[in-house]
Amino acid sequence: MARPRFHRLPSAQQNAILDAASVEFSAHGFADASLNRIIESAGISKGAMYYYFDGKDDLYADVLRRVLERLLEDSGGLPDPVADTADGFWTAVEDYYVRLVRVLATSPDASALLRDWLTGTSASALREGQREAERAIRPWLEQLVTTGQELGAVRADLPTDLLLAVAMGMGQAMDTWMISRSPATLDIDDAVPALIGMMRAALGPASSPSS
Amino acid sequence: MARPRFHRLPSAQQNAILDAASVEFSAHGFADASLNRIIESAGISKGAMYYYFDGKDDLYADVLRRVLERLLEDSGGLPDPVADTADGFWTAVEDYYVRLVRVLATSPDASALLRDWLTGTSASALREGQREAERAIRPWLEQLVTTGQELGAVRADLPTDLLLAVAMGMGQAMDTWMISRSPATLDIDDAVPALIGMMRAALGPASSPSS
Amino acid sequence: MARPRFHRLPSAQQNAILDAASVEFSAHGFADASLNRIIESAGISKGAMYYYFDGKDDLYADVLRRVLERLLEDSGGLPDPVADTADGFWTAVEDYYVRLVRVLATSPDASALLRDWLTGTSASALREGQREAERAIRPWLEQLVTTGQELGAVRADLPTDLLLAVAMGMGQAMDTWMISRSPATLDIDDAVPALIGMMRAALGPASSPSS
Amino acid sequence: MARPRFHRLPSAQQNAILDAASVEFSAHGFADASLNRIIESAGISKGAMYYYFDGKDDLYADVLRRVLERLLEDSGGLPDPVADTADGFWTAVEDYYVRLVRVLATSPDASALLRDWLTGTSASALREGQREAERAIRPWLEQLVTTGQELGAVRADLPTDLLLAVAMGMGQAMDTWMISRSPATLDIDDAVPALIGMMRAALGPASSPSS
DNA sequence: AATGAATGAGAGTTCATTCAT
DNA sequence: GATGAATGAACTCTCATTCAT
Repeated sequence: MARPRFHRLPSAQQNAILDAASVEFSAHGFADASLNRIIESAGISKGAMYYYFDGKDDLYADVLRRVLERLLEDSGGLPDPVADTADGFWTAVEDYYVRLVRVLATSPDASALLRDWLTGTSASALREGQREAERAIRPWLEQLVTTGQELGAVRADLPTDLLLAVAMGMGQAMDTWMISRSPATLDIDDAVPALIGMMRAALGPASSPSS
Repeated sequence: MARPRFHRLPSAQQNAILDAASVEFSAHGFADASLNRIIESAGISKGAMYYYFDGKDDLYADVLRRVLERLLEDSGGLPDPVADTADGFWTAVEDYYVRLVRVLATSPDASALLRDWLTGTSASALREGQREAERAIRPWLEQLVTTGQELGAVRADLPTDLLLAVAMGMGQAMDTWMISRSPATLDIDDAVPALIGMMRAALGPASSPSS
Repeated sequence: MARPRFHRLPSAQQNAILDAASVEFSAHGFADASLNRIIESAGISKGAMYYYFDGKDDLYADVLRRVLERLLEDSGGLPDPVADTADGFWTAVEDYYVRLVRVLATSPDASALLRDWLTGTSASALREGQREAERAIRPWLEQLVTTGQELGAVRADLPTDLLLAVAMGMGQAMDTWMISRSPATLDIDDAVPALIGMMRAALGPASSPSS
Repeated sequence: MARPRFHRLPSAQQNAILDAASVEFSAHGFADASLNRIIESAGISKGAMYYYFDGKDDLYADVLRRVLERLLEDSGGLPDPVADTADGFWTAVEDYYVRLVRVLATSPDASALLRDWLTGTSASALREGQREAERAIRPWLEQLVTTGQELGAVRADLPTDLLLAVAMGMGQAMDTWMISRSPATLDIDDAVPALIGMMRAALGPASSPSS
């Protein structure tokens, strides 16, 4: 993580650096991002970068952390308690998801960064930063699934992490799909309920198969 | 795509080259793969590589194409016609998917390559190769979805490519999940039906929501 | 040499700095030692280091000086007068040497530092610090040789500094040899007399050649 | 060791590269030598250097090997058999040594390189190159000592490698001493017999101590 | 008296690509 | 048709030193 000195910088400069890094990482992914380009566009010296951060990994971890924090903050979070019925649960999730997607829609960089992180090219070096960020968001998601199971809104006959993986896969697929349609053929307000509907059908307790 | 001269090589040598490339790309991903290592382990000269292929991208595209072709071939394909009822459709898909997963399970390289392709680190250079490969498999998948829709097995109220994306997202999530459980807590024969069940619930025609 | 301000520091802090430097220099040699690591482990600021010392060379010189001083002190020095016969001279030298080796054996840092100094990688910058330290110990050694010559214990037909160089070369060779034998095949009490015997044979007045 | 391609270069260019490296390594020692300076003064590209050698270590090893080879060659070697009496042994050694010193005297670079090697700053990376070179010369030396012992010219009551170390220490001390006297106060023809005399006294079978 | 932020040159190394042969 | 020598820009990272405060 960024050295303490970094956080003592005027926040304008902190942002200049993290923004530059964010643009670079989201445009090229971790492996192909160039520190040289980052320092150039941030307007700092090479030495300064290493004075503030421990290296490329460290910078990446910080950029990622900021994106996740902003995302959780901007999307406003889920009500607490989430809901007290299965229907309420899915409504709350839909509500939240629509907000999240809206936020992501306004920030292509964040979307790209997030995708890079979620899919993880897994260059060994990268992992540390990933773990760091993963630690922040994983528990939140698991808690959500567990709550859903307790309310009978989520099937309990499959491992939690499989359900999570599937949900994230679906979410990511949809994110990608939405982002790639620049002229949206389906706008957020229609698409999100459709996706959440699919998630609910997939993750909800197995009903009698629709024949 | 590989220059015509390449295909005039004895196929043993073609394979030597593509195998070496396959190992390298699957081990390091596109961006971090090293052409130097590839030519070294393929036992060909630097010049030869550029004589046969247009560059890294081009080689990658060919490797990918071969993997996909083999995959489709080894997994035996779907019956034609796929089915004549909605239930039959899903049964056929499940059947096929189980075969596909089995094939992938025996070929970690192909799995890694496929994942690298599906998730696409999106280094600009890469895209071309991707499109190339995508052109090969996309129509096949679209045809499948369309057939499903005609049989009433797949919902028709959402764009085909969104359904496709979601299905692939789910599939990939599950693949990843299965691969990462080294001592499988759920074996293929149990997991695949569960996943297909979820897919069917998600992609099938919207029933009345299970309340 | 350290600026006067340095010596006005509480000696605990002086030692903290010199100890840290000592560890670093002995572990990596002059050239590869890192000032950054030194100030970090000494717990002082970058500025402070340059406030107290003129630079890396200057610090090295001081570290070296302290090591030499301690060494001379801890080993107790030679009797004064050293001896009044040739035999007595060599006995005194042997005595002293045995004590010196013992001290060095308990301080690997000092040994390493000393070796680095004696062998001198000779990076131009280093030389100054070396000269500095050399000035401290050289006269002492020269005096010893001269005394030996006066007593007829040391041959007088060769330049003093050649004799000195040879003696130091022999001594260093033996030090190195002893250090590198972790399970000593020859312990100090046996080895030192053997070495001093060789020195005496080499440096003593040329007898009729042993045939 | 240098890649085979290197040896396929015109030997003028091989020499240009090794000479440049030799100058740099002898002037700065291994650790402080700069590859950049070497390629600049050799007039080759950075890529070429890495095309011919595996890295800094590899280049160093080759430079060292060449120096040692030349040294052994130029100094003409020892007669075989060395001698058949103790006196003959020392005469042969003296003879050889005088030749060796003469060669070294005309090549300050080789001397510096040799000293750097013999004293070994021991940067872990360096070791490989060192071992390589050491393997070449060590056996030769050991053989010499053993022969000396068999002839009764060298004492047999101390470990071979200690005797070797001491002899090398003495030799190095003298080399250094001779090199540092630019206007020689003692010329080679006088100095070498004196040194060999000292070596003989030190390493020869312990006579009754000259009292 | 003392700080620590900031520098920028330089380090060794890898790379995909070109081109004369 | 095929080679492999050669390139040089780009990479991440470390360093001793300076200087405004």
